[in-house]
Amino acid sequence: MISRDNRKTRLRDAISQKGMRYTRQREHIFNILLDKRDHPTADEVFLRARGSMPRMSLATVYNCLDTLVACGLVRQVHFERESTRYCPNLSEHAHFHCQKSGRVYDVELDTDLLDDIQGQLPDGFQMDGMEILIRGKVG
Amino acid sequence: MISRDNRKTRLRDAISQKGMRYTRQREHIFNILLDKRDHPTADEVFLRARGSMPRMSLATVYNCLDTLVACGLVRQVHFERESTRYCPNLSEHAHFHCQKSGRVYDVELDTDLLDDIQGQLPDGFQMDGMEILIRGKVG
DNA sequence: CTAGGTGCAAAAGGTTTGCGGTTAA
DNA sequence: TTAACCGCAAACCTTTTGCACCTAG
Repeated sequence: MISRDNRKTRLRDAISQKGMRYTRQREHIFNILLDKRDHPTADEVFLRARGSMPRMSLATVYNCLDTLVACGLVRQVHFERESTRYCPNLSEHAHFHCQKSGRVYDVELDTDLLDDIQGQLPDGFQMDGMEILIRGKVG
Repeated sequence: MISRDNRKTRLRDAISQKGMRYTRQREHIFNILLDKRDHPTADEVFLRARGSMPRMSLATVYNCLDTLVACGLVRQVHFERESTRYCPNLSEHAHFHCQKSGRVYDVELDTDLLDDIQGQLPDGFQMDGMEILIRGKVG
């Protein structure tokens, strides 16, 4: 677990690099994502956020999440017919969605494998990012 | 291009195997997906469908698409913050989303590579399906 | 004949927008 | 000080639902 101070520095750096402002709300939401890495939806983040910041609005949650994504601190993950989930794990990994429990697991993959995928793209296809979603069951 | 008759047989077999009914609407939507493999959204399918079946409703489009997915004839594809797209190409492949043109390309990948991913899952993780989404630019 | 499917309209669910008030820099 | 940001409510867009009618088997 990274210390609060390290998080703060990381957030402050990333945000100021984009010419944006450091706000309590953005810090709060960043901490929520780091405290419990369970890929919450915006609405779940909203519920948790209101625990200690009762006046925060859902629109602010969306805005802050967008900011964190724009700053490269958080990724969006999408599963079929479900709302967007957010993930603060920036290392290259796949997401495994258990269809029994609904839980989402990070799965580390060989970096070779990820390079392979990039290598198999046709000429002229420039890759900026990738998302590997696996559906299945755990247990 | 597969003939209309072959399509019809394929659809009829897949649907009856699930104990469901063959309807004009389902056939029409299946043909729309096969005629132009551009990963349309439900709304785009709706607009095309109304060209020759003006009374078809959007709810029916969603229902038919769900049926085709349930019968394993079509896959759902999701991109970040966009509506669901549908793809009738069932061979294992990745989807490349060009952020300049908005177009979606099918990219064939080595089957070894896909097996590798399955092999790298932790013990107890049973994979039912996978979706590889690549964001980038073409050209 | 009749369960399953369709069409329509209304509702739900997730996300975005507009705007007056607030705050970080 | 002031542009960026927040909170609130309303709007928006995609998808689902309820129900009366229709139709494939």
